[in-house]
Amino acid sequence: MSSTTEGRDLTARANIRNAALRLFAERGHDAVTVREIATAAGVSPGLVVHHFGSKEGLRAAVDAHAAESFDRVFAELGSADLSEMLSSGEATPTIAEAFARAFPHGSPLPAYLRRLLLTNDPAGAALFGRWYAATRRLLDAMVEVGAAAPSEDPAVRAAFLLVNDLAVILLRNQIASAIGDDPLTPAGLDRWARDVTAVYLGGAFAAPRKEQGT
Amino acid sequence: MSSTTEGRDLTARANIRNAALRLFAERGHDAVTVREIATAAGVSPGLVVHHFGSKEGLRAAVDAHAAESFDRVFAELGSADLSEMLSSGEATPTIAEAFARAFPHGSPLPAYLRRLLLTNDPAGAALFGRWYAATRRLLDAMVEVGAAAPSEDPAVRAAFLLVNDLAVILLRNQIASAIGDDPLTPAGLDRWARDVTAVYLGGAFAAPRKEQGT
DNA sequence: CCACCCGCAAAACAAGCGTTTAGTATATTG
DNA sequence: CAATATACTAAACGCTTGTTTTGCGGGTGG
Repeated sequence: MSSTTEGRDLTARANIRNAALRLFAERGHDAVTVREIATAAGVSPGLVVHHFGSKEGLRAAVDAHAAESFDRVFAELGSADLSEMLSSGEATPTIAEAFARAFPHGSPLPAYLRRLLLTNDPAGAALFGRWYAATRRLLDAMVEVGAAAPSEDPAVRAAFLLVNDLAVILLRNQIASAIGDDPLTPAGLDRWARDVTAVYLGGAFAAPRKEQGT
Repeated sequence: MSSTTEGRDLTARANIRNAALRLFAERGHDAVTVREIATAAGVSPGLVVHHFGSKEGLRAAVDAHAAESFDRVFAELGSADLSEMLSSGEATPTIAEAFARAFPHGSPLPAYLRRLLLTNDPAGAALFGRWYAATRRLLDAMVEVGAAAPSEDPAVRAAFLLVNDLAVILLRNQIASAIGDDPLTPAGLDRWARDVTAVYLGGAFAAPRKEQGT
């Protein structure tokens, strides 16, 4: 039933894609062999090629699948969170927050996002571009309702807030061993968000009031 | 007494290491072949192994060389910049700023740092650990002299400021195409620092004072 | 019932990889 | 000056890689 030339995600195909996603995220595209993916998925190496044409085709399929998941998470932020945030007093609608909620624990997707953004391939650039546009829209809306202070350089302001958030995902492991909490777990996220909110509300440094020097 | 069993950086060895640094930074360790490195350095593939033992040995040498350069840059921040910063009114001693100055234009080192931090190998983790410790010390000192506001969670505060800075290096390309300026060039850096300073001094979001309809 | 296609495995393939070997100049040392 | 070590190349080796080929079982359509 429902088997045509372009097959849907039945079973084996999805298994291969998921195994590839996990391995790619853990060790990078180049370090993973087709044989490893096949073994992890419980199939033969030939079947990988049969379903995806080539290793590069598999990579593209994984990219598309991951980007879809990411955009779904990000779409929540742009749509519902603004009004909800304004009424609930939450001041920082962070991507990391949405990530931690959407990909609860052992998900390979945060690590895969890291690969996507740091290898400068088109997929990562496109993802960032969409997120940046959404961040600017969100920020403009917040300024309009008085939830955010207007900036002289809105482009930089939006980029700054976006990359700060992405940094939590990109440097998750290093942050975890530095502060002793994984910032993508609920507990670590809470701790992280508390301090970040304080900075975004009131700053972190003191303005040099006057010359006061030796 | 220049040539002993452990040779100094004469010519060919350094050439190979520099070529490897550039290629590794551009395309990743696994995607670069020994033959490519040898060709880029103008030597034979065998000489690479002769000087570094193996490709992994070359990688370790490049890592050490890069880490040394990075630490040299970072050491400037921890030592001289605090007093200078306090008297000059510069409020954000950013790593990105120091990077842009130390690695002027076409240097592969920013991109190599990206690879180091992305792949969770020990070299990147050690680098981050040292930088985090330095950031905490610097922040503590700033709080003591009143240049920074004390935080309830100094560990998170330091990590937040550090990763925000690293994000500029990690996501340099994406930022550049988003705001139209490479944040690691003097012009782009200036533009970036201006807005970041504003946030660090006064925040970016408004506290939800009260319900304030329409 | 037969032909066919699809999902799939086993085996083989050519290419490219890191590395080894063998050998040649060029210095350095006793 | 012989002896030795060093910087280096050219060629080859073995292994792993992504991919192709071949073939088999089981549904499905005519």
